[in-house]
Amino acid sequence: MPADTAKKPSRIQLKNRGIILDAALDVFSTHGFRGATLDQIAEAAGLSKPNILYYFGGKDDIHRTLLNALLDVWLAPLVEMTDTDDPLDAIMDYVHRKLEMSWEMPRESRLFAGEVIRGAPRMATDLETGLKPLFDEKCALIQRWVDDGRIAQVSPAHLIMSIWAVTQHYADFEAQVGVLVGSGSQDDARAHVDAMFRSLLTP
Amino acid sequence: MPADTAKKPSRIQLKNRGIILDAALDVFSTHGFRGATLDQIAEAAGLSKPNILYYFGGKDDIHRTLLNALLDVWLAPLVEMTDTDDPLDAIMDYVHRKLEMSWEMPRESRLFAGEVIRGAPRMATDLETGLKPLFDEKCALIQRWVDDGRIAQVSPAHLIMSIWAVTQHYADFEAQVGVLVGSGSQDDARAHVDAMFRSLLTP
DNA sequence: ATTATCTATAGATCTATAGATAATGC
DNA sequence: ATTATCTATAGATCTATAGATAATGC
Repeated sequence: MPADTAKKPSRIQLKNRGIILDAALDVFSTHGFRGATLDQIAEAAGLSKPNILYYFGGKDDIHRTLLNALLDVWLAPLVEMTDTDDPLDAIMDYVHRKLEMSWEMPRESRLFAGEVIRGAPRMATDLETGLKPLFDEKCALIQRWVDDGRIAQVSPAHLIMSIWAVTQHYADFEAQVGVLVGSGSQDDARAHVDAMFRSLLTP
Repeated sequence: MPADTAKKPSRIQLKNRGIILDAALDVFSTHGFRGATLDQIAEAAGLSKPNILYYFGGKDDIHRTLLNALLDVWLAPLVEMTDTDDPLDAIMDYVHRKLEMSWEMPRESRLFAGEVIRGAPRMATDLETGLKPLFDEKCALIQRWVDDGRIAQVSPAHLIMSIWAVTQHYADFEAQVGVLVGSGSQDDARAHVDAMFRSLLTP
């Protein structure tokens, strides 16, 4: 047998896996794992159902692959919030980035939101090993800023919670925001969110 | 035929319908409409599956009944936020009530959250006819407080959005909050949320 | 008599596989 | 030769109903 059994994926392999994952993001983010069907994913991808299963091991495999691939993207802005001369600016940058992500990547936001609402049954490990260390590190960073008197007294953990809550709300609850506030008010939303965290954090 | 065909429901009718609705709240709030099965509801209610369908017209009927019955309860705190001598207090009261509801009624919160994330397919009418008028009325009330200079300049609509976002986050994303912050920090959460909206609204 | 409950099962929907055929790459 | 795709269908899961039986209320 040959030394390396791993084969390089063909161009079509890479392309179709990407098409399927994008279709799956559509379907899983609006219907959740159990509510989604392979038929819907196949339809959205423009491929036959058995062909979907040629590229992935099954419904579960598609979902798992999707979550893993997106988690890094999703957490990138938090990773990039590092120590700086101007902590308030660093946090406000993070807030604005998260807000933009809600408008640019609402499907990703809803995919994770749906999972967590259901109790995160297939993300428990990722939360513990991936998110928790990052979260604790950033909490410690914010705590140092507080201790140095460079931002107002806040609970770092709850601050991050409320940044997530407020910014992701515009993606996750878009159907409600659209009906109540109208979807054309992104500038108002930006101004409001900015004022809220700025007033909280200014010493 | 008799004048009134309507029959008064028996004691068992009322009781079992209540048991089924409570079981359905458990199941629908954690799995969503499509993810939930009659088997799970029957199991949770301690009744046989056909017996569930003796009391309700079907899965859809149970879900619809549940949403209708809970919407009033869910919106009660907002209804009770009325004009007063101390607008800041009125809003902060509302904030605290919503926060308590997240800990007292997390299932209800997740039920609605799941629906809205999915695009509110079976709540579109309720949003337009039930929630929208109430929301607009309260926005107008808050706007008057702003115009009179009794609270700081804020966008009423986005203020309400962020109150919902922050308070309901503790119920909807409990799985994540539990892992990252720990579930025993209700006092910290209360203090944080209070500080956030108080600093935003104080003129 | 009416209300409440059960067993058995029909019919629909879904995931996944079997097996054949077409397209592509050395 | 290997990769990619399809039709057909097996097997599991789900909603809902049929039809029989037990419990309750005049």
